[in-house]
Amino acid sequence: MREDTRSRIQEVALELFTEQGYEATSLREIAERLGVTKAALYYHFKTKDDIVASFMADRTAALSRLIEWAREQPRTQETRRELLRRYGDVLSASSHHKVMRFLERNQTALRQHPKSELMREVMISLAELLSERGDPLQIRLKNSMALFAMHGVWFIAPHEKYADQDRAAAALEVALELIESADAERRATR
Amino acid sequence: MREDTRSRIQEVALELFTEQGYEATSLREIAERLGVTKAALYYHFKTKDDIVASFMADRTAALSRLIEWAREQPRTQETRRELLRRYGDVLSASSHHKVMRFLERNQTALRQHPKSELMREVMISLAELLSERGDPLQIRLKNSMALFAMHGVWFIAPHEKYADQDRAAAALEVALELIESADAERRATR
DNA sequence: GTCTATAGCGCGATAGAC
DNA sequence: GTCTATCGCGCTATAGAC
Repeated sequence: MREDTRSRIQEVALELFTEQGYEATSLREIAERLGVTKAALYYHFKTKDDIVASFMADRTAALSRLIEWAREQPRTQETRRELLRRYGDVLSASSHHKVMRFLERNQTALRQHPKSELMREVMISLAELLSERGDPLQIRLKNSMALFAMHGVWFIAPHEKYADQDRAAAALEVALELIESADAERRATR
Repeated sequence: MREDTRSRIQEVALELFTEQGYEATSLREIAERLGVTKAALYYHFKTKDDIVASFMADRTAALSRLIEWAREQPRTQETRRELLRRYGDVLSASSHHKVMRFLERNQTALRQHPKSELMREVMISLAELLSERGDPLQIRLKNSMALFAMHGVWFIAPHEKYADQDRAAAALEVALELIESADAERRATR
């Protein structure tokens, strides 16, 4: 009745990669934790990078869909609010925030990784969708902090202390307040 | 008239560690970039970790002094404002923000590193000094985002686009606004 | 689908000459 | 203070038996 080996490899790998680092975690460690040998992992995944790619694929797909949606909307403040709400939904579903944490803590190690580069581009696109062309640094910073707060809320405080639902709610409120403040500043200096 | 080798090693190492990652950067690469051999590095630094420790030492010292100062002050909103201003001064001096960027991008690789652990503790102390005991998650998140914005402003947008001075100023304004909003929320729900 | 065994490599680090 | 040469290790990845 237990999960198949492939899912268990992904699960253990994501946890160890996040806690110890991607490069610092060897396939031997993952295999030992699962009670199998390294060679068994190679039956399920072609390379170490391939394990990473496997749990990044649907996350980048979900975000690409979100960006596509946003690009079809008018560039209004209400669209930006809705973008944050929808990003929050993506984060809560599928433990996306765990993948974000893994990425956040392994930025340089995954620098060359295609799926990781894609995720980076996608996050930059999201940040750009929150800002308008002429926005000065201060407004851009507020918008970037709004986006970061959405997953950053999972990086603060011990993991047991707050429920995922409470984190998501708090982050959304803080993020919405930040883009509201950014918009007020934008309208004041126009 | 050029700098001594030791400083040049630190400079190149910090740059490569930040751009490519700590584990992904070999001593051979650093040596090649400087036009020397690996063995020459070992004359100046005992180990690879030792290079990291060398450019972290005075940064943690500066922050420890800042924390010491804050602990002697009354826990008022004005103290929190001044704490952010002084943190901004630390960041601008000595290119501290470059070290923060290096740390931010190599969190897991340096997980076991004593100096890196110290820095982590110090940042947690700073975050705690911005909050009060009973503060709920949402207020804590605002305060954490305020602290993060202070160095996070160097992580957004291309490196040439904004002057260090402009970044520091924008970050301080955003950070102060965040802790003000946090304090207002605190007073409203008390 | 998992095993044993091992190839092949680049790494951090050291010894000792100059 | 920098060099050449090398050691020993653990890693990713593969070959081939079961």
